[in-house]
Amino acid sequence: MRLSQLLLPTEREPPADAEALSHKLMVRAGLIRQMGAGLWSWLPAGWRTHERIVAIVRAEMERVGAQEVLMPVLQPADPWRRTGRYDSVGAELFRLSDRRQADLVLAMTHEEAMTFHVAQVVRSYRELPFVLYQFQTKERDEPRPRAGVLRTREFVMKDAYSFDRDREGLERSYAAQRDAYDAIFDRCGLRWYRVESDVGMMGGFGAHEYMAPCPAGEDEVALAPGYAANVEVASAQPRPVDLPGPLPDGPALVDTPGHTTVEEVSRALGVPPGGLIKAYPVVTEGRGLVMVCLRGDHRVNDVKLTHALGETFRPAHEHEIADRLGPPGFIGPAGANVPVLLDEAVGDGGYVCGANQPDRHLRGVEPGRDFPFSRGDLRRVDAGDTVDGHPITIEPCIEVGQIFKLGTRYSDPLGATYLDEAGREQAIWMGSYGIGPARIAAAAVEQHADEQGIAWPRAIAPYDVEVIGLGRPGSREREAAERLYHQVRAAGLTALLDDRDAGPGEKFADAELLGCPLRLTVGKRSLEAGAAEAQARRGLADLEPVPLEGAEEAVRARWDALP
RNA sequence: CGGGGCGUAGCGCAGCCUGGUAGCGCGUCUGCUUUGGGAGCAGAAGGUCGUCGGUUCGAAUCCGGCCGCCCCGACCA
Repeated sequence: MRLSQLLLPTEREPPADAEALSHKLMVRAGLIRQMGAGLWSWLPAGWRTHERIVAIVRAEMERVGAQEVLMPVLQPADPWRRTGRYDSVGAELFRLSDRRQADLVLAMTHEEAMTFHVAQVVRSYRELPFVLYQFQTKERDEPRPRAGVLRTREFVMKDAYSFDRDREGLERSYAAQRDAYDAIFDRCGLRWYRVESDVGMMGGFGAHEYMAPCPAGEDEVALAPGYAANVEVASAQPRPVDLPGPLPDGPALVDTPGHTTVEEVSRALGVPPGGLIKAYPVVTEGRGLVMVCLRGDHRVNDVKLTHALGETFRPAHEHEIADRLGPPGFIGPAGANVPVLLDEAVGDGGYVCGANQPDRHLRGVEPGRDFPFSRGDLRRVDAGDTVDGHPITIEPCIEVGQIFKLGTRYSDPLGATYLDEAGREQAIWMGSYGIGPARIAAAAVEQHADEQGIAWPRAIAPYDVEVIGLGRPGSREREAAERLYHQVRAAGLTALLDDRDAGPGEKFADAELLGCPLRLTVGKRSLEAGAAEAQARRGLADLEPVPLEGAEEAVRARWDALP
């Protein structure tokens, strides 16, 4: 492609409202443009990157035998009603009606559509297993789109669905997809982690997320050697805390006038925050008021607490606390007439907790002796906690893919069944597997950029090589660059020729912004040496020059040696 | 949903407080010069000041409604 012909609107300055690096650079480099909140258009160079990612994903799907299909985004509401998601998903699902007032939805994912068809088509165990996949637009009315294409209301997703006769089959399909996903993210040149994750609204009984670490990430991942988990579900050994023993004669009242926070009580009594038990009263539909208790230096993890309770919860209102327990700020488990759910990190010893009376706490409180409780893993892990003796770190990450073991969550309500050898009707076991190519592109930019611009991984750059001809149009340098451009393509690489009538500074700056992995420059200097200068975009490292005679082999060699 | 901010030329911004000819830089167009790090000179085009209403002799500027966009949090397959 000739740059003079390419619609590549580069900008010297980032959009005023851009915050994330990938947002700034992808707009500046002319890859994407915004049309509305969370609504983005891909311009030619950006779309090339998107489609290169798609090609990698497609190749790995085909390799594991998945079959490509395409299903509508606009769908009847009925299957969504049957799975219960029409009501459970909430405002994130776009709902609309047609001219006959029939209810429709814009699909945010395609479990309903895929299962609907499989339920109609599959009759026998002989037809199983198989995997279907598509690249299709998803529509989600996100409460807060942000950061360019990192979180949008409309985006293309590769979504795959496996259909097996039983749990063992699902495990095999899941493992195959997991291996394919590992290969995809490696091939795309990302740094990534596969982490344990929550199943969220998808239902099912097991899931992993693929996380690409970068500063603009919205998720947090807890990492230790051999361990990686979304902070939502991560568990680790807490940092130990020095505790006095429990008081032998039972808890003792201490005055703590006006001290309602962990920090104030800790300072006033000379006890480390971890020596306190902090109470977090919540209300659930099933069991009413529950007092959730953690070590004073720990925080509640809402996802883990929801799992421990087995139902959703809300924080108790102040008046509920005052009516049932005591003055907010001074409540505690000892003597409280509500069930106590105690975090596992609260070990043996004598703790300080609220006394359920104004301006008083209790010292020397021992769980079990001084209050009954049930246990749960409720806390959010902190950096410095340990897994197998290794301290964890917490890194922000972009979620670039997620795989779920769905089981029969969708096949049951939609009637996706088969007849087994004995003629018995059985539910099909499903898995679902999603990847966002746009997020892969944004994550790659986040991970591989510098002051100058983007430094694409080799596999997903808009073009492999950018050829720059210096000098005036019609000069010998330009003619040599033109010949080199053809040789690069003859070498099997994609190439962009900067044939614009522009100064060298502008050409170099734009090349560095766009970030093609290899740059070849023909100027007066290099022409005299019969060669083109070669530079790797990563680190702007100078490489062996490429001789203009028989350039193909040398270009290929430089390319293969790139990181 | 709570909090904060912003809408003036393609991009980045000033002007608003204190009402009176709509500006700057970059970019764009034409011509000449220049061609190894975002060039120089000369000329030119380009704006319903988000929108609707109010106040006023007069509104980008003051007041009100609405719309849009961004950030933080909540939320989120």
